[in-house]
Amino acid sequence: MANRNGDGAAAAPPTRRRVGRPSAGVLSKRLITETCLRLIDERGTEAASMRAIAAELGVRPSALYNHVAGYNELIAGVRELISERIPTDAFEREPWEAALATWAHHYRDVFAAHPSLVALLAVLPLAEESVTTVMYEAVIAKLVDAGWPETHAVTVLVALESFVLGSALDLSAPDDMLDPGPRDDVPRFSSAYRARAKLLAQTGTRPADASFELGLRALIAGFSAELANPSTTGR
Amino acid sequence: MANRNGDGAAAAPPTRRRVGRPSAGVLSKRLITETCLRLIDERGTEAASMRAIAAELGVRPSALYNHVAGYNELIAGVRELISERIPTDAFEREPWEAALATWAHHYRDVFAAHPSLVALLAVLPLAEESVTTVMYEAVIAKLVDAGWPETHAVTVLVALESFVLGSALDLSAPDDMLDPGPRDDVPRFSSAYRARAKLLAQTGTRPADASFELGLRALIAGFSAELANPSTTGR
DNA sequence: CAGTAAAATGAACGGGGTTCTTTTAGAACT
DNA sequence: AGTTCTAAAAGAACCCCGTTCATTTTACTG
Repeated sequence: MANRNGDGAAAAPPTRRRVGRPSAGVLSKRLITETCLRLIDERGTEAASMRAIAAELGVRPSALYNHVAGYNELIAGVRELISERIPTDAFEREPWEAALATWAHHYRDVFAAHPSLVALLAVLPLAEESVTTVMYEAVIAKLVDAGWPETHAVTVLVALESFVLGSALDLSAPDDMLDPGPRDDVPRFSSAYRARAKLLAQTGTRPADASFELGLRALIAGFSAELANPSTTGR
Repeated sequence: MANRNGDGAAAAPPTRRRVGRPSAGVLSKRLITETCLRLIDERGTEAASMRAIAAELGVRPSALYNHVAGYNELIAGVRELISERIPTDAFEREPWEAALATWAHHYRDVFAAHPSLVALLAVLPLAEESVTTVMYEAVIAKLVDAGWPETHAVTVLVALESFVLGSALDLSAPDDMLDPGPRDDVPRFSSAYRARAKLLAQTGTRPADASFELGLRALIAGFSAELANPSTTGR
């Protein structure tokens, strides 16, 4: 699915192509974007440079610019590619709290499948005409129908998305990122760190997963309380 | 405060230095790190390259490597620099929910002061002996004393931190990142987006701030409920 | 005073994104 | 059919980056 050109000539054909326009179409925006995502998955972000993508496609770097405006646009394309895989049909079946949770899970799972991509995407602005916006449409419609004021729905969405992205970022960090190691100056933290590590090892849960589950549950419970009683505390 | 060398000769001295060790100390790890942070703040992440920092200090790039192991270590130093500015004294005075909220605010404010730095930091693993770990110590001690099981305290911490970092990331994006513009295919989202923009314009609030406040309130309310009744829903 | 370590310069390496020119192939129009 | 225009490739070059290495000068130390 990743490599969709018929003859499978994508991986460095032995004979160098002559200069000039080739008889058969060699590149396309779609092919370039998919190759980029594949390289990111297989070898990490740093291996998905313009030059590397070109080499993978048996082409010179400058040829890519006939189909893609530049690296940023390419990454934006990759975002579109994976955004399409976030299902939103839960909003048509479940109550808003459950649907929001389901959506957040899918959202994060998609990013979790490409951990090294998160940092790249987090920084780039959304492209116009983005499918992401279509995804938002489903979320907002459900929230407003559930009673959220129109003025607040997008705020809820962004807050949840911030948590999802932050959690996804957490995924791209090594599992032992927080490990204090042997230090005497942080005894409570060391103890708690080890206690958690032990518990998670027993249940076979990844640390990042545990935090995501807990945070998501808390966040949505909090949203629910907020909707029921809007003027809880003015900050 | 950013530029602390006495004579102020940091900014490109007119005369080029001779080769060989200079009589008076020119560089230090501290000076390099502070210059890096200043350049990031003044001109953005991309303007804080090794070469740019060297130029700013009137020095050749290779000279930096006598004081800093490399770019990653430099950025880690910058993290230490700004992490020191996150106060944790709230944990000694306020109840855990309020202290957590205060801490999260400070945490995010510090990052908000250096938006373009967030993406850089989010990706790097924590250095050993980090002051960040000392900060965690205060958080964990408070949570455990408040009744959180030792096995769950770090999970709570990471969940909250994910939200803070995600929100900080949101800050480095343009305010109108989500603006759908004139499209007919996402009417509910467009309408809600405009309703929110209007409300925020009236109160003079930044979009990212509104989402952070709402999310933080919800998250901590959810934590509180979770602590009071741990077995709410097993996912 | 000799010897060593530290801290700068200067040159170079390999990689990155991007642009510009040249060459060829196909499409469209007369 | 011949001409013209355009798309899509190669190839060369430009300027950025982090980093390493040899060299030179100075400071420190026994």
